[in-house]
Amino acid sequence: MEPSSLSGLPAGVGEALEAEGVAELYPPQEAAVDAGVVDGESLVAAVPTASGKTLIAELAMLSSVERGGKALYIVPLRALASEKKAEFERWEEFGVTVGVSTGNYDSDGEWLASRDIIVATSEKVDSLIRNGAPWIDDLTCVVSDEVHLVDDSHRGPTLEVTLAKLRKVNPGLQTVALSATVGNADVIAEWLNAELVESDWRPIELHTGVHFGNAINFDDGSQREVPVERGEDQTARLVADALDTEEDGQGGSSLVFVNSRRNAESSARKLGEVTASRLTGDDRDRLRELAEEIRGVSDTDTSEDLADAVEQGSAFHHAGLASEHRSLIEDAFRDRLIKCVSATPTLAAGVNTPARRVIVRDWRRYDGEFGGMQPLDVLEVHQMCGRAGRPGLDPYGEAVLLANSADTREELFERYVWAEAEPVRSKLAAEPALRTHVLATVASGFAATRDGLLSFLDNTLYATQTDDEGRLAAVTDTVLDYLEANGFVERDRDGGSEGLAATGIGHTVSRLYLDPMSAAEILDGLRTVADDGAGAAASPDGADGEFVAADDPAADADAEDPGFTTYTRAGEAETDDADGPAAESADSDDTSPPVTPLGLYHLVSRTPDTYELYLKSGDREEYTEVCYEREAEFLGDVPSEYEDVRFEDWLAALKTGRLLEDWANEVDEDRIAERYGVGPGDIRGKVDTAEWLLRAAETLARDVDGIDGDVVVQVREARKRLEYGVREELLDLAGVRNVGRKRARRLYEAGIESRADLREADKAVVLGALRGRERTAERILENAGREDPSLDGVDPDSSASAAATAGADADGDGDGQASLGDFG
DNA sequence: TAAGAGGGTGTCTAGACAGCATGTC
DNA sequence: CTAGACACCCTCTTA
Repeated sequence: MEPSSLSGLPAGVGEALEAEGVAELYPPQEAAVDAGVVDGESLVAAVPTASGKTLIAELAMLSSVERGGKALYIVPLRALASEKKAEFERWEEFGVTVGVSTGNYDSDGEWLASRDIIVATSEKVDSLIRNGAPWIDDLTCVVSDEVHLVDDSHRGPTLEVTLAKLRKVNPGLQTVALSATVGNADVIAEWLNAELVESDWRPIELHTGVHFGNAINFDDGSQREVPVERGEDQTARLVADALDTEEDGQGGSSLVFVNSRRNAESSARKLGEVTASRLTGDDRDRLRELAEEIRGVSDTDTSEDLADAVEQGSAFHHAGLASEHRSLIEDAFRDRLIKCVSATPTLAAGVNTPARRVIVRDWRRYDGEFGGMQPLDVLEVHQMCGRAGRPGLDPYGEAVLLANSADTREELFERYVWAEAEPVRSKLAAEPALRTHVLATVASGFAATRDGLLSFLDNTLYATQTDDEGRLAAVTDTVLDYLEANGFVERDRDGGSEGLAATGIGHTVSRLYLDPMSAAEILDGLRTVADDGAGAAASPDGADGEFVAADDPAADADAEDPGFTTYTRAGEAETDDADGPAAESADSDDTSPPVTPLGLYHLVSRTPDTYELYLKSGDREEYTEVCYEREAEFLGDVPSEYEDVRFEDWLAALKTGRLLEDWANEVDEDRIAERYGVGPGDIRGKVDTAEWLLRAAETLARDVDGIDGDVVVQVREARKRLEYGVREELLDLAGVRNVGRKRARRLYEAGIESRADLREADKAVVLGALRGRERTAERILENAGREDPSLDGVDPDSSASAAATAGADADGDGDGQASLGDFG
């Protein structure tokens, strides 16, 4: 079937596809067309990765738009949203407009309503429904990418409920679900009332095999000799083999999947020896440039190690990397510059990064709940293997599992090579999932009674596949009790069917996209403040005294570290607001409660919306001590060290809280990484999450009675300190565009303490503090609103520069070079 | 004498969505 | 209860 023979698409699209090289539709695509995908029919396409699933979706969306409709493409990851957007934008020349909406990126809210195709994550779609986005009921086509993720216990229920809601709002909605090959695609199709297209067909052949001893045995019975010398590394040998086998004039790249971050890093280091000896001079130059770019992203050990590996043509990839790191690696791997990537499963589910050869080194992974190593799911291994074979570059792809014995080889064949992927199972009937979705469903008007709620839930995959009718109802009732007890819903038991309504605060929680349990925890913590405040009024100096005393141990701990500069706090409890807590406590009987940033950071860190940091050996003692030293700062009850099982979790949250406090105290990123055993990606993730939760906390505190107005101010300040990563006194400066935590500190040390100072200060001092960077300084002066930002003929004041240099860690980022030059 | 081999012990373990308002060094 | 890689420390061996 030729694309140009398809009817129902915008004029020129078929021809454009042929110009792209799609002369003939792939068999699964043709099957999708036969099933009516361009005629508005719903469809489940369960086909392997890279076999043209996206085109099926495009055919559905474009034909829907051509009929005057509007399409939504749901992705599981933010990174995929931008990838898909870029892909779909090639249809803009045919008059089809594209927009994206994710948590960190929105192509303009107003505009979104006018877009023909919208790309968004499932959580974002859920949030848009909760907030009543007006265009939701204009949708005529929804595509759900990687729909097998409904199996995920954390995020699957969101996708499931979101699809159910979209279909309820819009009964005629064409639903196209793209899935990996799973055991029960037919059940998904039944749920969505859709046609099923199932196929193992791939445009590029995939050979899956197991390596043991001197050869890879493939599933088609063929064998490839890859002898491994005694003492030689099996993985290294296979990577070398792929690189030495030229196709298209170049050796093949490899993707190695391992089971931990540490393994990914050490594997990349080792494989660097293999790749380094096979680089051209040009490769070497470009890799050196890339390594520099990587070092520029963050000055942590992780970043440095990554850059070192990349210089050798090898890289690692895991969630501890900053997102900039990740995309640099992904792009360079796709451009064939990096020859080998050692990755945790991040890469198996993420953006498209195909390789000639995929090596699944570890097939077991630690599982905390189980308390030991568990074999990976068949589906997961298949997804990894599916990354083998680069369209247009490789004649075939190879996926190789590693065995260290003949027995293991047989086991791997049985378990993965021959095995069919597990069936997908809905995880909706679990309390955490229902807690948030029951509230949202009631709050956004999808159900007004218990019966209505249950009948709505009947439209989910869970209902389609369960044989235990009562379970969902039972968990729903438990959840309703919880929501009622916390004042999020009201129940009217008088009528025939129990009436349900969200309270004001329930609506707010739903719209903020908070887990109700997070909201309850936050409210509880903030309310304690009000209580304590009343108590503290009896001893007026109590609050302030505790605050100062509590701050000392932290300063001491930092001072022990020779490399770290402790900045003294100029004033206590001074805020930019005229009626700050200091002023308030002076003329009021209500002493302001001891709300500290640590207290707030700890509060949001112990909500279920924050992912826990792991307590390492020794951490228990360390944080138990912190717990006693800073007891006065914690909001809400402190569980007993000896009696309460929650104490462990509480300490883990304290560790996270301390990390956040360090960040807000301008501790360097590399220092934090070292102190908490995390990567730059983890730090940014934690800061980001806490920022989001504090913003929600601020809204909650404002919306609810009985929370002191001062608390709102404190929450906002704690949040802003996280956002900029600075101490209180730098908040004003860091708010100026182009001024981050480091520049703000340098300016402050040079005597420029505020935005106003920036407008009035001696330009020589400003320039000196910014290490003689004229263009940067001019931009900053302009952004601060200075009348005449020009720095023509101004010489940097070297004393300002000296002060600034002393105040910052040596970071070797070229800025240091500039200031050294200024002295000569 | 020092480097290195070999063995026992202890430690640690994947991932990443949401709001809101605009831009680090 | 179920694992495995690695760092670390100690001891013994060997050039």
